[in-house]
Amino acid sequence: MSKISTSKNRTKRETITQQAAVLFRRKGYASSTMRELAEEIGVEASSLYNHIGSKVEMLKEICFKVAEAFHSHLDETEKNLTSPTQKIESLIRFHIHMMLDDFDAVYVSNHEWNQLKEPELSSFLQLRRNYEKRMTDIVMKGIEEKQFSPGNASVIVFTILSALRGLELWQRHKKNISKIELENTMLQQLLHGILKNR
Amino acid sequence: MSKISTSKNRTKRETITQQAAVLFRRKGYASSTMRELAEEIGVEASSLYNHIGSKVEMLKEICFKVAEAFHSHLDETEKNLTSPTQKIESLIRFHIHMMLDDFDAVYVSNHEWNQLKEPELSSFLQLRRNYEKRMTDIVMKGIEEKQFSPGNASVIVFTILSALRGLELWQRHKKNISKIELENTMLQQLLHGILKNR
DNA sequence: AAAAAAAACGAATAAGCGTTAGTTTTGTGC
DNA sequence: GCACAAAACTAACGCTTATTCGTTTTTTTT
Repeated sequence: MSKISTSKNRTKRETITQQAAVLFRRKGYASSTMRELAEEIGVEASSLYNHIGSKVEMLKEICFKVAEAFHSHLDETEKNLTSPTQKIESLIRFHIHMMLDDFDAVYVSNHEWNQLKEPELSSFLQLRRNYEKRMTDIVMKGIEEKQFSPGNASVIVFTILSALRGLELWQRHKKNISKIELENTMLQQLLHGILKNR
Repeated sequence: MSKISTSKNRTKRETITQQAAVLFRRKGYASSTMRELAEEIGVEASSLYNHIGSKVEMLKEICFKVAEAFHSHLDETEKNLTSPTQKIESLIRFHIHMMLDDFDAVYVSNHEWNQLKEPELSSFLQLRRNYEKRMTDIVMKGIEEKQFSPGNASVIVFTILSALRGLELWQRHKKNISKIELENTMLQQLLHGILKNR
């Protein structure tokens, strides 16, 4: 096998899709062309179709792979932890790590899912609603158990999730601050905003 | 004057641009076509060019109008208020109001600015950096004056700004909660995350 | 080294894009 | 009702797009 380099025992398909994520993040899905993607990989556009199905199929794979990562971590969290505070902290930390380690894919999943076609569009949204619902239930439990300050649980969840998205903006400033400091400052800010006793 | 309805003593150009914001938000700038926009307005695509310069010029107007709104409010805030806590609260409230009252334009400004061409792209980014810098200075002052918990001021600002963006996700749930409750919950969550004494 | 399979290529297709040009319709002021 | 300007239309341009097709090159298997 030649032109398409497959580092880290990835398939060529995976290599291409991951490069697509980089491109989609930088230029947006609709503004990215197959010719651009091909050029970055070092091949002609038509050659890509020996490995991938279509442009939108790559987007689909990116979005669902990310969604499934979050879901399976949530499964683990609910299985292994009991305290709402611990659960929320675990979720926050996972979001931060995903954002730092798999930035392009997470970004694309967050911003370009709406370019999916049906029926993928609907099932993706279903996944999202599910995740938010389960997270909201955790917060509600935390409020009941007096671990969190009272407030509308949905608003709290959205505020947390949105703040975590802020890590997108963060990539620019990478150099000026360490991962550790970032993670701690953010966790402190978010948790101490909802924790009753500090 | 006929087909293009100009409610609220807007010019036709403004009416078109505002409809463009709605479309750009729903489908993304690159995926929105002039023919679609024309159809929503009830006119042929070519007719739009009697009123607007080009597609990207509408995007430019949307983005800069929003940016200038935030900047002039920041000017007012710095002129009229002294306490960092008051200033930050004022900024947060303004963001919430803008997001609720001029949702489409703010959303487009947040998500599609990167589709601008030079030199607008650079000057838009300059505006953004300026705003963030001034806001960061306020937070730093607040930390110095022991009004805020210590922490990296930049991270705090990004966390706040990102959380405020969360109001985008909120539009879906509009019905289930009042503006007031939303604003208060969010402000409490954000402020009490950085305020030292509650 | 021959045969089979995988990968890459160049060229072409059909559809859609923003935008322009020329013309016709509509509205306004005398 | 006539002249002028504003606004809308139809038709087309030139360009870009994702994708397909048939062929050639490269790699793997026998």
